[in-house]
Amino acid sequence: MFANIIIDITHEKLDKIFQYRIPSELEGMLEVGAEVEVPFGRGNRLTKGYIIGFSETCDYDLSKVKAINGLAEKSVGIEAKLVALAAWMKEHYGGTMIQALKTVLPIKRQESAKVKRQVRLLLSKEEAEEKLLLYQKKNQKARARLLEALLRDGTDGVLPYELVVQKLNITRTVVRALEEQNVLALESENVFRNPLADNPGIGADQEESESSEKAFSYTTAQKEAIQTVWNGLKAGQRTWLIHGVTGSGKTALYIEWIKRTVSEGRQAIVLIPEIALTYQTVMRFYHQFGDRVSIMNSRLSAGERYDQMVRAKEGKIDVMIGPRSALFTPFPNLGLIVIDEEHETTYKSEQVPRYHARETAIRRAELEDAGVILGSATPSLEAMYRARNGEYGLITLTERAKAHAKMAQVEVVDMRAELKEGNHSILSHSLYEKMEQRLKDGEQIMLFLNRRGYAGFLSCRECGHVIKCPHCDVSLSTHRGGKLVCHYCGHEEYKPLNCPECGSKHLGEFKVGTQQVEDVVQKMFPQTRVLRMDLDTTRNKNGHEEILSAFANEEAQILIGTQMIVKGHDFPNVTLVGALAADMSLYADDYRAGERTFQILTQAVGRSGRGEKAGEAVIQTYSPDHYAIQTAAAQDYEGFYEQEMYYREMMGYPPVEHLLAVLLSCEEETLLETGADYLKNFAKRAAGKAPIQIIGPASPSIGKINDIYRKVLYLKTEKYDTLVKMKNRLEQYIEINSGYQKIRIQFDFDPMHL
DNA sequence: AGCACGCCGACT
DNA sequence: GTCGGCGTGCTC
Repeated sequence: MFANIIIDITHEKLDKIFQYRIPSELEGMLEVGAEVEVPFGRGNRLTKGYIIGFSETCDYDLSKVKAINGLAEKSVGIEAKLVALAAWMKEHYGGTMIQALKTVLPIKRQESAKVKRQVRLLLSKEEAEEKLLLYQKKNQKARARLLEALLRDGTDGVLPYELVVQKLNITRTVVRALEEQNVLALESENVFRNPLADNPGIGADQEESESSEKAFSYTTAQKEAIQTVWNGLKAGQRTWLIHGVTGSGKTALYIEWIKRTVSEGRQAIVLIPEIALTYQTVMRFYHQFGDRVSIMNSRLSAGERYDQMVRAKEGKIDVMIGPRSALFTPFPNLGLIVIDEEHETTYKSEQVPRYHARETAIRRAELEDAGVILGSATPSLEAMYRARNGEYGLITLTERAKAHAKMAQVEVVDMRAELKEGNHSILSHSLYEKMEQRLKDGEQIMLFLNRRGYAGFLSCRECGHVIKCPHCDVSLSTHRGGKLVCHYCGHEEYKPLNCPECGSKHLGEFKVGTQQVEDVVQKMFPQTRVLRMDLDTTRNKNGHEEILSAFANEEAQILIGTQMIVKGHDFPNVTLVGALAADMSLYADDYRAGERTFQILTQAVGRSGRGEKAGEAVIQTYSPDHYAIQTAAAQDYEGFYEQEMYYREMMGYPPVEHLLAVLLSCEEETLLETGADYLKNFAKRAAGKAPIQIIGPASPSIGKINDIYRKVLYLKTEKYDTLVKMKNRLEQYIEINSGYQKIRIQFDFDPMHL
């Protein structure tokens, strides 16, 4: 038996697996994640490493393989748990152990070292000059060069390490030698910055928010929820889903549970979808936990992020707030993981391992005996399905915490009827009239253009019919050359000239951008100030905040934008929300299209009437009868869930069954095609009598990227475990077969989009 | 990263 | 010849 051991992944050259013999006295005592001591390098110095797996055979020259020295003293550290988590992720999401470890362990990247490390001269000027002369006399060129530079160019005798190594051509050996002579010191600047405390905006609104938090008292429903969940966690119900309408005060509940967790001496992680858009939420945590809370966000440099991880490990913080990657914060005694807006797609990683934060959080919680709380106003089908199966505890909050806030009145406008009446505009009559009225009353309006999942489907402008695949119940995508293609099964057909439903010639791709909407609105209401928020206008770093705060300050009456305007941020004076092209996301070639449409429309509608005044919303659509639109208009999650689950059951899509996408990519098209076919045949054989459906190979939505061709196979079955086993068998097959050396293969469980 | 190895110039 | 500084390359 041999153990695969990782020594240190923080340096590229050690970033690989080393194999060691397991001595007989340790046999049976080792497990994945265990920290061991091994002889390493020419001097066989004892080094610590982690076991990431075992193998019967050794891929390395047997005579050079050494034996493990022994178990490290305290091998119950947080790293061991994270390594075990990485092993689980590799098993369940595919990829290599190294890839899994890199996503899980806090890695000191070169950047962080560069920024922080510096060389400091420890001698006085006179002493240094004396030493310099001595070095010159002894012809110790490197030392002289370094000392001279420190005297001449250093600020107070300090130079960045990076500059010393690169520009002065000094090696570590030299620096170390001078360090031993007490001429200089190599120091890493240990100034940990709290990104929150550095924010200048914080002082201003602290007082106000604090008092509002104090004035806050829980409703009966909230008090009940707090107790039920807390008792449940204690009794061993590890995972809870909190389904609470917008404004039901979920954040206040999270804070309460975290307070209790912290008071028991344990720490908590809060995952949020996008930090920039939930600034208000972050501030509430800051006011509650002060310096003991820290945020991770994508704008922090790698070094700053590493510092946050170190601080967490040393027990200097209790709460970490951040995106998906914050899930791996190395807290010594993790007690609770909160995932806010649990349904968001950003919780699924786009890189290998393609892990989902929800499942991975639950696994981590199992390893550390912690709790998991999932919160959403529109829970994902997966989460609700499991809650109803009794796998998760479920709390439903139906009332808003602030008494005066009421749900908006929603009108669904049939754009086909508008067209028949001769209105070719982007805005319906009804929406136009309502806008006119709201502007007169000095209230604010948001126009939301639904562009999510826009993949170029073909629809009839007259009857709203969308061209779909005859086998898959998803829309066909338009490809260059006039073909319509199904990305699920590979079905192809030519673009019809007339609508197969009503015979109309007005068949077209729906294309509207925020720019066009802005032009139209500005023309209709020339006196009104209009703001637009999309990728173009937010390109500079504070684009988001600038536009949102301008709108909050009522510098403009109308805000036009894509999905980014409907998340987070409360605007009390907004009393009208218009959702344009609401069904745009409905016909994306994706089984989650209905779910996304419902979620985004519910959110959009929820933006209206957040303050004292009652709100309204208008949903413009070519498919007014679709259940996702109907139920979103009625703010009826239950109704949506029932119908969507019916569809998923019919089609055998997740969460009812499980789907594994195997994405193959290769520069040579023919090789890719044969490779995909062979893999499919192997999968068929491997499946044997097991009820596994194998679909494809099909072209994914993007068939070629940078001249690399892509194909995808889907495996579908009810039992998740069988799918994991299949993935392992495919991985083995690929590894053994030399034909797959040029083909890159990725696995994706229950993919977010196809 | 850390360590041994080996090259090279300097000096008893 | 030998000693110490300094760069190079390897680590199961």
